Amino acid sequence: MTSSGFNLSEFLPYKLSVLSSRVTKMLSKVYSEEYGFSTPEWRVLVHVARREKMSVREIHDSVYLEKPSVSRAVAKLEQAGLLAKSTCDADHRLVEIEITDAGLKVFNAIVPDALSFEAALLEAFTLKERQDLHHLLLRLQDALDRQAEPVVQQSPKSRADT
Amino acid sequence: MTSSGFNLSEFLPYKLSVLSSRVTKMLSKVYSEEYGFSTPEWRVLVHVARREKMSVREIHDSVYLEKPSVSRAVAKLEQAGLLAKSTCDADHRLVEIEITDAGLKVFNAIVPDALSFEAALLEAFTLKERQDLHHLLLRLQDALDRQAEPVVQQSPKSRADT
DNA sequence: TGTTAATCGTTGCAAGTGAAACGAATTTTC
DNA sequence: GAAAATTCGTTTCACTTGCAACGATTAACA
Repeated sequence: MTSSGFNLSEFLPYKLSVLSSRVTKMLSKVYSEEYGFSTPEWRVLVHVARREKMSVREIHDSVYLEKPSVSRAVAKLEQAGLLAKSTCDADHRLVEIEITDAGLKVFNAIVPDALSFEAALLEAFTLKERQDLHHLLLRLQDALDRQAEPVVQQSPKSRADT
Repeated sequence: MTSSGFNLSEFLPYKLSVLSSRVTKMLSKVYSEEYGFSTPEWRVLVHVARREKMSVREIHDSVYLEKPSVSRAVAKLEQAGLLAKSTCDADHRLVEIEITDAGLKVFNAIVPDALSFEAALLEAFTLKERQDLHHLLLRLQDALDRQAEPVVQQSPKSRADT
């Protein structure tokens, strides 16, 4: 007996992890080789680029990065002159983060490359296949959400969050 | 002008990364909470479990881990008595790694949990959807392979490897 | 209003990771 | 057969990451 028939290379979490690592690594060339950005910096920059002012907390919630990662990424991007920080008047705990003109310029220069990388990945996919992929990934996210909180049958006055 | 219409949350590399991170994190509970394994240790254990003897190099090639990670994982698993190391007679550079009875016991105890985690993820998927998912992920891998080496038109006596 | 609790962003710290370097062993080449 | 080049596994080192703690500020509550 040499163990059961478990094959790692056919195990969905493994396949996802390897694929994701490879994609992330290749994409990172787009923003690291030329601009020296790390992945957190990339995410923060492109996220801040589309909204007005936002806090560290909001970025943290939106971009799947730990608070310390966001904080450090923001600090580095500010130091590079691509982001501007200021304390919120209404609440002095909050930091208002905003993209600068220089940041927007970099953003506009990088995004096309990122998009064409994505396009190259999906080059051979039909429209339906792209929709299927999108849909299946969403379904997996849903399964994770359900898995995360096995909800032990809540009482009538249940809560929407938690 | 507040930047172009780039939406990170619809960007495939980002979606893949977030999904993969979440899946990996949840799966890791299966092997870390009870056995204290890290992801490299989990991968090495389940990979070594199915074959006879193998080298660090072979694991490195098979399991998408850096050589140092494999080396450390093997060392830790050996220290825990789950793997056995010995130098190869035919080539003293190589290390022969083999699972022990204790390792096999742990393996057999963990695998069902890992499989039922995967099953829970795919619970709501029809057979066709599972096949589609598998197929689409493979297609992405292919796209990455093609992207990795844009192959600058090789000479007639081309090489199979590189 | 004054005290406690909660929230925000940052920093410290321990653990993990990847790239290069290293000694040991083998293969290649002349 | 000796020298150079390659391969193997480990170690070192710089860097990143996640978690917990912290000071500062605001909210809750009595």
